[in-house]
This record gives sequence, structure tokens and C-alpha cells, in this order.
Amino acid sequence: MTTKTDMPRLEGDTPAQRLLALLEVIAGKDQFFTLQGMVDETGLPKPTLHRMLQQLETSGMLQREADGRHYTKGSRLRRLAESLLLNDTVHGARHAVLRKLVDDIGESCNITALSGGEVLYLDRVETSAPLRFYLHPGSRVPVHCSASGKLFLAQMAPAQRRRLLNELSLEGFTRNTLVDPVALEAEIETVKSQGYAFDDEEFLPGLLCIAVLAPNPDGLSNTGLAIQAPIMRMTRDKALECLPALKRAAEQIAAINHEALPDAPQAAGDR
Amino acid sequence: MTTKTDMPRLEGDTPAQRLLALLEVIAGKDQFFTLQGMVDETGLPKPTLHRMLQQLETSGMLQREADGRHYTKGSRLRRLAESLLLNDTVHGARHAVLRKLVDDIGESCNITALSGGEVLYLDRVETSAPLRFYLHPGSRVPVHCSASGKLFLAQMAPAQRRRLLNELSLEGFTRNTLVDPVALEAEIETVKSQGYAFDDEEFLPGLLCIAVLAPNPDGLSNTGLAIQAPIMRMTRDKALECLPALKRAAEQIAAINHEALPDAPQAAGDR
DNA sequence: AACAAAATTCCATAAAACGGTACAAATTGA
DNA sequence: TCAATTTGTACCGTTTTATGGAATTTTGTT
Repeated sequence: MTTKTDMPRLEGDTPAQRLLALLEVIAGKDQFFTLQGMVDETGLPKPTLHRMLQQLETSGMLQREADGRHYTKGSRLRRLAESLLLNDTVHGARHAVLRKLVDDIGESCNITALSGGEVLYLDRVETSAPLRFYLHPGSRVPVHCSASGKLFLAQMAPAQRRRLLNELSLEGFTRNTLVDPVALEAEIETVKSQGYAFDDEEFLPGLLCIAVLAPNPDGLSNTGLAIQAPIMRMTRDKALECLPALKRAAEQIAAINHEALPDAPQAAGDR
Repeated sequence: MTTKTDMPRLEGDTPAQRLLALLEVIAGKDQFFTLQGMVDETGLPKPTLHRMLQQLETSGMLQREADGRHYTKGSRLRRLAESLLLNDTVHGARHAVLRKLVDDIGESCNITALSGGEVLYLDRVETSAPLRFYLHPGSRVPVHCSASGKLFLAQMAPAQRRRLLNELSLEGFTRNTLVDPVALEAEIETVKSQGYAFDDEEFLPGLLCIAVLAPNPDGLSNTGLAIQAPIMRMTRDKALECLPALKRAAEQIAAINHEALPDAPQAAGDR
């Protein structure tokens, strides 16, 4: 009956996700913090924040000083963080491959995955060259104008690909961006037959990329591996010379992925 | 006062706290995991778990493979963990222990953790001696040529260690760096039996380190404690003389890490 | 003591979690 | 190839929680 006044709440935000965001704010605190301080910093209502902190405290994630108004990270939170980092061999091993590749090639490289219709940067190692593009893990890039994105598209079933591309408008970022569905489809055919993909200034002017997928023996791959370099130092031809090294690294990553499957942690093997 | 007394639910358990508990289970996973696997492990109903994992995934805390059934820790979760540890030192009691150790020994010391296959410097106190190596918190060092790194390796399961070392290139930094996998494995055996580790100019020429882990009563440790000194002032023998003090400090840090919550201040009124 | 500032409690309402059931999709087996 | 089984996902009425403005208590200050 009464029209609901739309709250200025964050859209699509569930309580759980708000809690995680709060944890991130807390994580960055290197000293004590107070309820009021958090209110000022996050803009959340005080009773809400009070309840959240209270829950974190009774969980042992936070600790309060004797004065009752200064919070600190609790031992359980620290243990959680330690455990998270300690049990991450998969990431560690992949990161090592990535770094070695960057050493060999001399250009920034990254590991990507398809997530929510976009390309997600999982990990990245920067070249030491002074001129470089700065892109951090966790950032996202459209599928249609990134090298690994086109590879992900190329391995999808046609219907599935069409459905995805239909929802995304092929936004143009540079004059090289493939904004015409027909042209993109043709490019995808090329990519599929080649087994690798370029991004020739299709997203950022001056940025050239080449990518391959980490092959997955039993199905589709959701791990891309790409080299990114400014065109001042990189051409398509030069990129092709790097292809063998890139493929080699991709296969190493595939091996890591395979070994990390929960079912078949094979013991005997080469060492 | 009119409390709904009859609740056969888990006591004091809120959804947020259940999510944190789930995160702890995930944190301990070193491999991919599946929804069903989590159901078996936690006993939670499948739709419930499905919803939780979905939320974590859309938050970027988890990542799913292309097959849609294997989850991994996402980059945001890793960042959270690193941020938690990196900002949890300066004002804590652990820093005080570190400083006292430096006072006793007279050499620079630091607290480390394993992160992404590398050793991460969490905190550091410099000696006052004029000649010293400059290394700051937040910097990273390879596992195979650092004292605490070798300790972290030594406590890993063989398969896990192998997965990591297989991909690390065992880069040589000095003529002492262990670049041969067999030699490294032997060293790790030594380290494991000794309970401490040296870094005898294996990373930086002229730098000698000795390290121990802060013991963790319920599992593996992700807290290393090390002394670093120029060989002009330090030898292996001298380092061994410092070992008792180092171990004592490590145990103090372990106590802090696992300190129980200060006797629950049960306010009179309980709901 | 009086004031200020922060923390905490109240509570009606909105929102989210819950989890049985049902269904779909992928996998296995024959 | 096609059933049988396992595993992921959608559904949805019900229960539980979160929400946050306002009121109240606690704490700190002058």
C-alpha cells in the first residue's frame, strides 16, 4: 500500500558482503579503531556497525581493549589470514611460473580468468622496464577486446557465445576495437584455428597483447596467460617469437591446475 | 525479557558467524574444492552452502573454474589476508617482543610469513649498529634462499612442497644459493630435524640469518622469526648462541598469536 | 555537578537466510 | 547410445536476522 521509499542502500549488497567489506577496512587498520571512527569512515549507521563489530568480537575475530571502545584484530582473525596465505600453493606455483615468464620475455604478463562475462586479472607480474602499463590483479576488462577474452570466447559453444555477446554491447575503446559482431566472429574463427590471440590496441591505445590458454585436458579452460607490452617495444612479429615460451608457461600452469584437483592428487611421479 | 527461549538452533550462531567459519574451512584448502565436497565436510545443507559460495564468488573472494564446479581462493581474498597481516604488527605486542629481541641480540630481526610462494616481511626492527642491511616490511624474498622460507618448506606436506618447488626456478643469487633440488631437499631435511634454519649468504652476499617458527599448537605455522646480520659481526656459531633467545621470543609471539580472549567479561545482564 | 560524546539498547519493519523439495545438468556405467 | 546416478541450481513458504531512527545508558571532561 504505502509506496516503499527507496532506501539509499547499496544495491545488490547483502549483509554478508557488507561484512566482508568491513573486514577489508579493518584489515587496513594498523592501530586501534573505535566504533565512532568506523562510523565516520564507512558512513554506516552506528547501531548497524555496533552490531557487526559485536558479532566479530564474540567470534574472536576482534578484541576490545579494557576501556571497551578500542578494537583490535583478534587472534582468530590473524590465524585466518595466516591460514589463507599458507595454504595457497596453487597460487604460489602459478605465480612462480608467471614470474619466470616475465624474466624470460622482459614484459609484463598476467593470468586471467573469465568471470561474469568479463576477463578478470587473477595475477600479474610487471616488467622492470620503466615504461609500462599499470594494471592490478582483481581488475576487469571486456571480453571482446582482450586477447585472453577472445580465447575464452573461441572455446565456447556458438550458442553460448552468442548469448553472452548479445548482452554485452561491443563498446569501442580505440579505433581498433572490434565493434562489429561479424568482424568479431571472423576474428574468433581465426583465434580458434591459431590457438592464440592478439589484442592489437583494441582496448588501450599503445598496448599490444598476445595470449594463450592453459590447456585443460578434460574440458574448457578458464585460465588465460598473456603478455602485455607497449607497442614501442612490441610488434606482432616480436610477440610471435615469444609464443613458444608463452605456451610452455601455459602448460606448466595447466599441470599445476591438474595436480590441484581434489580427486586425483597423484603421488608417484617425476621429481 | 520475553525471550524466545526455545531455540533448537546453534547457540549464538548468526549467519555472519557461520560465514566466517566457512571462510576458515576454505582458508585451509590448498586445492580446488567443490560444493559437494564442502557439504560433506561441513554438514551444511547444500542449498545453503551454494548460496554462501555464490555470494563469496560474486564478491571476488572466490573464483570458479570453467567447469563451474571447482572453486579457488580469489584475488580479493588473498589481498585481504595480506592486508590483515601487514597491518597487524606495529602497534601489537608482537612488535614489542621483536624490539626486545633486537635489544638483547643487537642485530636486526624480523617477522615473516609465507605468501604466494614467497616469504613476506611482516615486521622488522633494525639494529642500531651503523652497518646494516636495509629491508622493509612488505618486501618479498624467495623461499629457497631464506632461513624462514626453508622452515616453511620443511613443514609442508611433501606433495605440497614438490608442487611449489617444481615451478620455482631455484634462482641462484650467490654462490651459496641452493640451486640443486636434491641439495635443497637435503637441507630441508636438516632444517626439519633441527627446528631452525640458516641462510648463510644464500640470498645476499654478506648476510647471515638464522630463523625459527613461532609454534602453532593446532597446525602449521605461518609466522617466522629471524635474525639478520652482516657476516662481519655474525657467524653460524654466534648465531647458535642466539638461538635460545630467538626461541624464547618465538614462543612469546606464539602465545600472543593464540592468546585466549581476555576472560569473557560477562556483563551482568544476559539476554 | 553538569555537560558532552560516545556506546548501547529498543523495537517495529524490511530483508535475508533457511533448507526441504524439485528440477536440471553433467557424469558414469552398461 | 541411453538409463542411472551424482552434483549443481532454482524455487518458495517460513523462520530468523538485519536494519536504523530514536531513546537511553555509560563514559569522559570541565
